[in-house]
Order: sequence, then C-alpha cells, then structure tokens
Amino acid sequence: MPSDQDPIRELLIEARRNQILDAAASVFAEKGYHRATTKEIASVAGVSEGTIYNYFDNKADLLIGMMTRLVELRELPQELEDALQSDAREFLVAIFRDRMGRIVQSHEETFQAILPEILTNPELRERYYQGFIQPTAMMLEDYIQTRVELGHLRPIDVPLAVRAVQGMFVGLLMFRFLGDEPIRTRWEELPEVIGTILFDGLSPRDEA
Amino acid sequence: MPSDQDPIRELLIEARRNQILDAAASVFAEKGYHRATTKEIASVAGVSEGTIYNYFDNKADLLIGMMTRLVELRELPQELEDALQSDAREFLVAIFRDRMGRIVQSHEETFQAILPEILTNPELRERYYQGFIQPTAMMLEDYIQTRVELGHLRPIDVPLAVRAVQGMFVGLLMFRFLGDEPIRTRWEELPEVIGTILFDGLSPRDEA
Amino acid sequence: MPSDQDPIRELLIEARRNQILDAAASVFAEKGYHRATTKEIASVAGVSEGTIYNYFDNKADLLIGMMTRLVELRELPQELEDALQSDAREFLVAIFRDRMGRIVQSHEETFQAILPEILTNPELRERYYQGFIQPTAMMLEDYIQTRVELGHLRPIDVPLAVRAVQGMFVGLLMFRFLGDEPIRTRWEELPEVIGTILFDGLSPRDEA
Amino acid sequence: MPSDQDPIRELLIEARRNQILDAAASVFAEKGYHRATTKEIASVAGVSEGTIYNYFDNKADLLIGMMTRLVELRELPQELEDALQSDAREFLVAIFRDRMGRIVQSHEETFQAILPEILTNPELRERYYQGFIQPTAMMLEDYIQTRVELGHLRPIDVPLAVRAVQGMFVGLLMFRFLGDEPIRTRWEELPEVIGTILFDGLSPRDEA
DNA sequence: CATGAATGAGAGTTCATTCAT
DNA sequence: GATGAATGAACTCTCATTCAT
Repeated sequence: MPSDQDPIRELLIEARRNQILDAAASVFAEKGYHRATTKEIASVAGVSEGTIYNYFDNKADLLIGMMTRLVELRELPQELEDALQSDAREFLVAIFRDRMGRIVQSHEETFQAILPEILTNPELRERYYQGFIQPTAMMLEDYIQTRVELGHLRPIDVPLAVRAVQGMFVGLLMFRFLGDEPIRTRWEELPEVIGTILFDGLSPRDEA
Repeated sequence: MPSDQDPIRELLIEARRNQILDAAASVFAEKGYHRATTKEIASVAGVSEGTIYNYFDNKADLLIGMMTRLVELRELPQELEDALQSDAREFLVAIFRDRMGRIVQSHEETFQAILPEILTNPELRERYYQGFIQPTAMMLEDYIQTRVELGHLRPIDVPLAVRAVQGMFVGLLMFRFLGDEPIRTRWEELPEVIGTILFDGLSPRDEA
Repeated sequence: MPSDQDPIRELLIEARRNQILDAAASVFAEKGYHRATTKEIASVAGVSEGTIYNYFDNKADLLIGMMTRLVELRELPQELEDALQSDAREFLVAIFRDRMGRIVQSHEETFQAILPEILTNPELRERYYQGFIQPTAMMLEDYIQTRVELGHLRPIDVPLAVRAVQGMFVGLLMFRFLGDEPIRTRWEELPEVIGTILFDGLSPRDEA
Repeated sequence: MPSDQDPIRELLIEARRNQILDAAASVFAEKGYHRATTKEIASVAGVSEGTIYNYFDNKADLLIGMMTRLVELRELPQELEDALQSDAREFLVAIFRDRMGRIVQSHEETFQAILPEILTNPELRERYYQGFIQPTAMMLEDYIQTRVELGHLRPIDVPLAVRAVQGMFVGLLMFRFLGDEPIRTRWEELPEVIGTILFDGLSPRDEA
C-alpha cells in the first residue's frame, strides 16, 4: 500500500479507518461478530452505514482490519527489547506482564472480538496463526533454544514447551474474558505465580 | 425430569436428541454457530428441519443441549478416580491425558462448537462457567491444597496456580483447534513435557 | 349424508365429531381461528391430532362443521314458535331474548369463533349468509310484511327495516364480545329498552 | 412525537408509511390479516419486504398503525359539528350518513381489515375500544342525556340506548361487508329508514 | 380407528450491502 | 466523501397434514 496520494488525505483516511475499527472492536467484543450489526457499528463510530463501506470491503474486512492493526502494532515494545537481554525468568514474566499486560489491556476488546471468530473462520485463523502465533512461537523457540544451549534452562522439547507456555498465557486470557473472579481481581499477582510454576516447578525443592 | 412415560419411547426420544446434537456439533464445529443453518444440521442428522424443533426449542437450545450432555457425562472416569489416589504429578498428567485425551477427543467437535459461542453468549458463558470451569477449579484447588499441606507440593498461591494449569490445558486445546502442527502431530508427547515443566520447572536442577 | 351404516357406529361418530367441534369452538373463540393450532384442539378434545383428520378433512372443515351444526340446530324453539302468534312487539323482544339469549348463550363460543372468519373467508361467508342471515331475514320480512298489512306496524321499507333490526342484534352481540361493560352487566335489561326504541321510538309521545 | 428532524424527511416518511398502510389495508381486507403475507403487501405497496420493516416493527404493527391513523383522523367533520346544534333526529341521521358514509366509505377497507382482528386480538380490541367505541359512546350519551332532559327525547336508559343505536350502525356495516344485496344497493336510503324506526318507532301512530 | 413423530412448504423477520442524492 | 433508505437473499421457526405403527 504505497502512499501515492496527498499525505494529508492519507492521514484522514487512516484516522477514519481507526475510528471505525475502534467502534467495531467495541461492538464485536460486546455482542460477538455475528450479533453485531453494521448499523450499530456505524452509530458507535458516529458515521453512516454507507461510510463504513468506503473504508472496508465488507463486514468481515473489519475483522481483518482489526487483526492487521494488531499485528502491525506488534513490534516489540522497548521493555520487551530490554528483557531479551535479561535472565530467562525475568524475560517470560516480562512478556506476560508486558504483552498480556500492556498490549492486551489496551486492546482487550479487539482480542475478545477476534478470538471467537478465529476459532471459526478459516481465513482469519490462518491470518492470526501466521501473523501472531507463529512469529511469537518462533521467537520464543529461538530464545529458549539458546538458553537451553547455554545451560540456563533445563533441556526440554522446545517446540512443545513453547506451546505449553503460550497456551498458558492464552488460557489465562480466556479466563479473564470468562469473568473468572480470582483472575480478574488478582491479575497483577499472576506473573509472579507463573514465574514460580514455570521455572521452579510445583515440586518442593529437593534440598528443602 | 423423571421418566414418567413409556420407557421405550423415552429411549427413542433420547436417541433422536443425540442424533440431532451430534449433527449440530459437527456443523457448528465446522462453520461456527452462526454460519451453521438449521437446514444443514437437519440434513446431516438425516431428519427434516421441523423434526429438530420437535426436540429442541430453538437453535440456541442445541448449544445448551450439547453442553448439558457434556456436563452430565462429566463424572470422573475410572482412570481419573484412581489418579486421585496417586502422586500429584501422575495425577495432573493423568488429568491431561484422560480428560483432554479421552473426553475431549470423543467430543472435540462439541468443544470446538461451543467454545467460540461461550466467549460471546453470556447465558452460555454462565452455564459453562458454573457447570465446568468452577467445579473443576474447585476440585483441583482442594486436591492441590491438600498436597501442599502434605508437603508434596511447593507452597504456592493455590487459586492462581490452578487457573494457570487449567489455562495451559485450555490454551493447548485451542492450539489444537487452530491446527498448530507440532501440537496436532505430537499431542501424545505433551503430557510428559507438561509434567516436566509444571513439576520440575524450566530452571536447571540446582545441583546440576 | 344417509346413514347406511351400523346406527350405533353413527352415534359414536357423531359424538366424536361433537367432542372435537366443541374443543375447536373453545380454542377458536379464545385465540381466533389462525392462532389456534390443531395440536391444542386435539389436546382440549382429549384426542390425538391424527384423530381430528379422521373426522374432518382439514382445519377449515372444522369451521364449516361448527356452522353446519349451528344451522341444523336452528329450528325455531318452542317459545319462538309461540311468539309468532303474538303481538309484534312481544315477538321481537322474544326473538332477542330467545335467539340471542338462549341459542347464542349456549353457543357463544361458536359465534365468537366463527364471526371473525366469516368476515374474511368467502366460502364461510357465503355459507353463513345462505344458512343464517338470509333465512332469518326472509322470515322476518314475511312476518313484518304481514303485520304492516294488518296495520299492526307502521308502513315502512320492510327489507331495510329488517336489516336494521337484525343489524342491531348482531351489533349488540359484538359489543358483548368486545367486553363492553354496560352491555355485559345489563344484558338482561336490553330487551325492554330495545322494545321501547324500536316500537315507540325515541321521540316523546305526541300527546305528552 | 414532535418532528425534531428535517421536516422534508418527515413528510417522506409519513408518505411512505401511508403508502404501506394503504397496501396493507387493501390486502388485509381482501384476505384477512393472517392469510395476508408481507410479501404481497410489499408488492401491492410497490416496495420490498425489507422496506416495510424500516417503517413498522412487525406485521401486527401494521394493524396498530392503521387504527392509529383512523383515530387521528376522527376529529368531527364539519357536517357533524353543525349537526350537533340541530334537532336530535337530524343529528343521528347525519351521524350515520356522515360517519358511516364518508369516513367509512373512504376507509372501508381499513375497517374490514381491522374488524375481524379486533374480535380476536386482545391488544387490538383494547385499543379499538378505548380509541373508538368508548369516546363515541360517551359523546352520544352526553348528547342524548341532554336531549332527554330538554324533553326532546323520550326518557330512556341512556347507556343501553346508545349501545343499541351504535350496535345498529355497526351491524349494518357488517351486512355491507357480508355483501347483503339490499344493503349494498340501497345504502343511501338507509338513513331515512333508520330515522323513522329510531324516532317514530315501528308502532303505528296512536292517532291513526 | 387412534396415535403422534415426521414432514416441509411457507411465513415473518433480519441485516449486509448498494447507490441515488 | 458522506448519507441512509431501499433492497432481497437467506435465515429461523411454525404448524397443518400424513402415515407407519
């Protein structure tokens, strides 16, 4: 998408797109993709139904747009960048705190809007998998592989371990969406507990 | 709902209901609840559309029916029963292998059909949470609390730890649904890896 | 319909037909023809849906059957018979009291069930008109014509006058169905008032 | 419902509503409410089925709309206004000629469409009774009560007499709907006959 | 004759999408 | 570009009717 137009217009278009995507995320998150109507999205966005179609091909394209925006904004935040240098445990905890904390927090609606559709819509699923799961998994695999080789981590089946960790993260996110009490109220305490489980294990220390 | 009718009729009714629920699970899993049509469900079930409505109040009732069937069938299988007596690590591994393995395997479609709707439909969410998540969480909390007190497990925040473990299970299930290669092809190896991570931790042994 | 069968069977058939028609009249009166379901009629009649179709061709045939039963039972009751000999005023009052009172009272449901459909269904309308309105109108026309010729009644356009009187009767019946308070609670007083209006007129007596 | 929008739009909306209500009245009158389909109404109105639902909540709302339109248009026409000042006999005759004649004539379809449903649908019945029968009855009661007190009319039970007269009017309307020959062809002569019956009575004059 | 499960045509309704203004 | 009325395909659901038992 080369910007071959008036850059000011580009900005306006981008702003309008975001305005609509925000509204869509909000309505999708509340009602689910199918129960959400373009009428309501338009109303929340403060535009007319027709305008939506000036910026998106169709309703499904809103989901694609939301996911694309999410992926584009996925460049590692600085904190994560720093964490890459750090100790493995701090790294994972930081990922959870940061990725789950910051990104997810400010885009919780988007995630809640997209997730059910991902499980259902093959095109979206592919996009999500390629744009999100895969890259994250590979990055984590690399990282962990290195740490294993350095002896910082126990030798273990790296791909499966990475999935287990990612799965835990996603699963906890789902608990949030489901409204589980302990998870919602004590979300801030989670990183610590997770760190202990994942790194020290549930077994009592041998020497203890 | 006591069976106050001809018991043979009762059986036929139950069989027909299951026949329809199986078809619904299959179609829901493939297309998602909303994209699935009663016409297709009827066709897959080998009955007419009208017949569906002789057994269920409406389309949503099919979801409820699927979930109810799942909950009813949730009494602990024998293997799990045995595992309750055993070592904590074997217990968790057995849970994963058994619950995730057996039940989920033979009802994978049902789960895939229900899960996206759970994230979207408040009534269903409540039902699922009360009928599934909560009881499982409580059982696990009890179990783990006991083991902690016995010194078999590291002292830890029990409710959060249980959610983390459950979350990992659910998250891995989602990876399956998403078609992740390593997870699908090496599902059988997962319990072992999970056991190592959860109990021994990722950190290399202290004495090593 | 000649009875060419076992007369006992005939009786049973007739009884079953009436049982079903009674149920239909009751349900039609309450819900209206279209909102009434054969399922409910069957349930009220205490038979199965299929049985209805052993006695009637289809749902509409129930209406026909109700009307036929009504027409057959329309032979003048004795009181009316007597009234035919009497003074014109007493005759009309008796008609109202008797026909409207007795017949309609014991078949109010049937009337309420049939009336709306008559206004809507051409076949039924024709049947009702031919079987009820017309004969009654002709009888009344004869009667009044005679009385006019005898000087017992004011010379007047007989057909229109008869319709006006019949119309008043039917209109008052509708008020009953509509639940009008004065009409429902003071139905018994109506004949007297009607007699005064129709025969003495609303104008004060000349000599008064 | 104040018009807080573009007044031109308001007009268009009102016009479209009327266009649809006219079509609905026509189809309802011919087939009855239940046998009428939204498809046919749309076709008669020259719009698509969807458009109906942009202006009315559902099919039943069309009936409500028709009745509302009728009630709103019920302010006394000038002729009736004048008649209020005149002699009682002329007044009643004028009511019949005017109300029944003009309003009913130009809205005969609407009446025929609504009447059967009124007898069947409680909500509609209530609305009709409150919006039509009651007010008319009260107005007539007042009027007749006054005339009785002035000695212009015979002392009589006013509420019942008013119902009898209203009933006669409605009943004659039903005869029209039923297609009764004398009534349809000689409708114009009715007011005179009614006047004679109601005011002079059927009895021959005393002095004759 | 009685039953009532099965049927499927047909109804009302929704809503993404279009396009004249 | 923005609008929102109009569209009509497609959906869920109802229920009179049939027919094997």
